[in-house]
Amino acid sequence: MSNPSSNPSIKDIAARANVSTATVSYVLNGTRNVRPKTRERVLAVIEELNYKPNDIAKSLKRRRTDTIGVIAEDVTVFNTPEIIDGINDYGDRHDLHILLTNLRLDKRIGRDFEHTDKYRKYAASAVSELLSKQVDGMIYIGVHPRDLTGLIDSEGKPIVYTYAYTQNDMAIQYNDEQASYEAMSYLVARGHRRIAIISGLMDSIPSRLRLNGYYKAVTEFELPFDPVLIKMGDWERESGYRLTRELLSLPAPPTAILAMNDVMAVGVLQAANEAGVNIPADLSVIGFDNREFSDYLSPRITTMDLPLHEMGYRAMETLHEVINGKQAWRPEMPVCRLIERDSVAPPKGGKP
Amino acid sequence: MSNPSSNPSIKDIAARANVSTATVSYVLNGTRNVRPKTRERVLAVIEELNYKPNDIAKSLKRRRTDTIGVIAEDVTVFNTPEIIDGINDYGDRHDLHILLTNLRLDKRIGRDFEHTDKYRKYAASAVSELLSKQVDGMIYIGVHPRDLTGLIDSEGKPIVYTYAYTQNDMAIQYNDEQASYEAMSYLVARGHRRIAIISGLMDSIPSRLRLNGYYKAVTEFELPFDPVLIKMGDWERESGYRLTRELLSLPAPPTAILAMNDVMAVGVLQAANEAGVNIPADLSVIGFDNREFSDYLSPRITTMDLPLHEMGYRAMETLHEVINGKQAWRPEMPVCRLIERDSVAPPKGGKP
DNA sequence: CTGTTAGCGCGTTCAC
DNA sequence: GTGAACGCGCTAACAG
Repeated sequence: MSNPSSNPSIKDIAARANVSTATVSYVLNGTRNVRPKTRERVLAVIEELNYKPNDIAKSLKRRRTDTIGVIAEDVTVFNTPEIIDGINDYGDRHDLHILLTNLRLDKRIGRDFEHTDKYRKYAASAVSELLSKQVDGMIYIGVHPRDLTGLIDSEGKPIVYTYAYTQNDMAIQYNDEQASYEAMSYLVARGHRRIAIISGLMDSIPSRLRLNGYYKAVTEFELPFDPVLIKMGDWERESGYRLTRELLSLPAPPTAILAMNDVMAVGVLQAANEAGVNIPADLSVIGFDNREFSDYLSPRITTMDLPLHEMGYRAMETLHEVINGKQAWRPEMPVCRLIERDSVAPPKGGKP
Repeated sequence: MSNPSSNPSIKDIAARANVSTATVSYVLNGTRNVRPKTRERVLAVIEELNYKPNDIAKSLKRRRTDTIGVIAEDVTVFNTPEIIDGINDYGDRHDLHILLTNLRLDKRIGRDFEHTDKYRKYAASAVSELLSKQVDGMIYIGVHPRDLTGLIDSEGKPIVYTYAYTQNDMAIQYNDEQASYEAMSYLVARGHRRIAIISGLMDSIPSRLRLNGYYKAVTEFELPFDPVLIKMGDWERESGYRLTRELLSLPAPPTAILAMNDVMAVGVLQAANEAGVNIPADLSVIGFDNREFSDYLSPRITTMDLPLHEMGYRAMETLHEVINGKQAWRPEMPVCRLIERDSVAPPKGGKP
C-alpha cells in the first residue's frame, strides 16, 4: 500500500486485488475486456476501499480536464445566474465541470465600459488563470450585450460569448429585434396604434435592435409614425418616470408604452399613477426582462422574458461540440417570449 | 523541444535557457536562490515562449489544487449570487479558484425539503465529483437556512456551510434574532407599540429566531403583548396580503407590521392599499431581505439587508484558514442592517 | 482475449 | 546548479 493515510490510489486497488494497475484502469474505464471474475474482484476492492480516481492525474495524462472556464462579468447582475443555470444544465448531462471566474465588474469599475485598460487587465488575468488550470474551453458572460472584439485573447482555446460578442468568436445572443416586434404585434392585435417606446441608452446594441423591431412593426402594421413617441431612456427607473410624464402631456398621448426594461416600466407605472392615468385601462405597458419584481407590481407587468437559461445551455452545447471537433455552429438565435400579465388592455375606443 | 505544437512545458524552457527543469522551477516559484544572470535568462525565455505553468501537473505533485468546490443548492435563488460574490472576493485576494456545482434544487425538486432521498443522491454525487477533482475544501450554500445534519459526507475534506448548517460542521450564519430585534427597536424608537409580525413558515429556523427577537423586544420595551398580532405566513405574497387584511380588520389594528420577507411585504402593501390605509402615514411596514424590488415599490420599503457578501467572504476565509491548519473558527455572526426607506413613520397620535 | 510492464504527462523537490 | 524520483492514472507494447 503506497500510503494508507491518504486516499487510496489505483496502486492500492491493484495490490489488494492481485492485478496490475493497468487492469484496474481497464475495469474503471471499460477501455478493454477484462475477464468477469477479475473485474468482479477489482470492483469489490474499489467498493471496499471507497476508491475515487484522481481526476487531476487523469487530466494530466489525457490532456483534457472536462472542465469549462466560465468568466462572468458579474454574477450579481440579474441575467447571470440563469445563464449559469443553463450552463450547469448542459454540463450535468455531459459530465462537464465549471470553473467559475467572477470579474466583479459592477463593484470594481461600474458600468463605465470605457475603462478598457482596467477591464482588459482583469479579463486577461482571468483567462490566464483558466488556461493554467487547463480548461477545455471558456464561456464569457457579459453584463450587457456589447462588442468585445480585441479585448480578450483566448490563446487558441475555444471560447463562446453570451450576452456579449466579438467579431471573430462564436456568440449566443437572443433575438432583440424579434422581441420588440413581437411585443408590438401583441399591442397592435389588441387595437393599439399609437404606441410609444422608451429605449435604453443608445450606445447599447439591444436598444438599437429593439428600435429596429419597433420600426419594422410601425411599417408593417402601417401605424402612424410619430417621432415624439420615441423616447431615449437610460435603463433607470427615473428615466421611465420622466419620459412617461412627457408622453402623457402630449396633445395626443400614446395608448401604450413599450419600455425596454422592467426597471423603466416601474417608472412608467409611477408616472401614470401620479397623473391619475389607470393602467391598463387608460394606458397599456409592456416591459422587458421578466424581472422577478415585474410580477409584484400593481398591476403585474406584461413583459418579454429573456431566454437566459437557453443561452447558457446553448453556449455550453456549442462549446462542447467545438471541443469535440464538431463545428456545429448554428445561427438561429434563442427567442424571447411574452409573459402576459395585467398591464395591457385594449385602448379606450379601440376595437374590442 | 518536446512538442512544438502544444503549449511549451518547463522542459522547453529549460532546454532553451540551457538550464535544468529544476532551475526553471526555482525561478518560477522563488523556492531557492538562483544566480541573477541565470534567472534573467530563464525569465527571458519564459516571456519569449509565453510559457504558462500547467497547474494540473503542479497540483498533482503538490497534492493541493488551490481550488474550492462550491455546492450551491440553486444559483438562481436570490441569496446565492451575492454569497458567491463574497466567496470570489476572498478567493481573488488569495489565489483560490472556484469549482461551481449547482444542484438546481428549485427546478429539480422544488422547495419540498422532505424529498431527502433524491436530494441526498444529488448532493452525494456533487461531493463525489468535487472530491475526484481534488478540491482543497468545500462550501455549501443552501437556499434556506436549515439543518442538514447527516445528509452530506465530505469524506474528511473540510467543509463550511452557509445559509444552512449541520450539528458537526462549521457554518456561517447571520444573526436572525438580532435582526428582528433591531427592526423592532427601530419601530419602537419612532413611537410604535402595537406592532404585528408576519412570519414565514414555522418549520423554518429563521422564522423561529426572528420571532425570538420579536418577543425579546416586546419584553424589553414592555410592549403590549397580544397574540392576535402574531401571524403565521408562508413567505409568499398572498399570505402577506391575507394576513394584513386580518390585522387591519382587528378592533385595535397594529400601527406597524414587521414582515419576515419583502415578498410578503408586497402583499402587505397591496392589502393596505385596497383598504385605503396609507403607508406609512397610517401603517408602517418593515420587510426582510432587501430584495432589489423593495426599492421599486411605492412606497419604497424599509427592510433588513442580509449580509450575504460577508457570509460568502467569511465562509471562504474560514475554510482557507482550516485548510492551512489555523483553526480560526470564530463564533461571531455577521449581522443584518436596516435599510431606511419610506415605509416607516411615527404612528398617528404617537410621539413625534 | 486477458493480463502485465513500463513509460509518459509536467512540475516539484531532495540529494548530490 | 543538476539529476532523477515522484504524484497518479493511462495506454502502447508485449507475453501468455
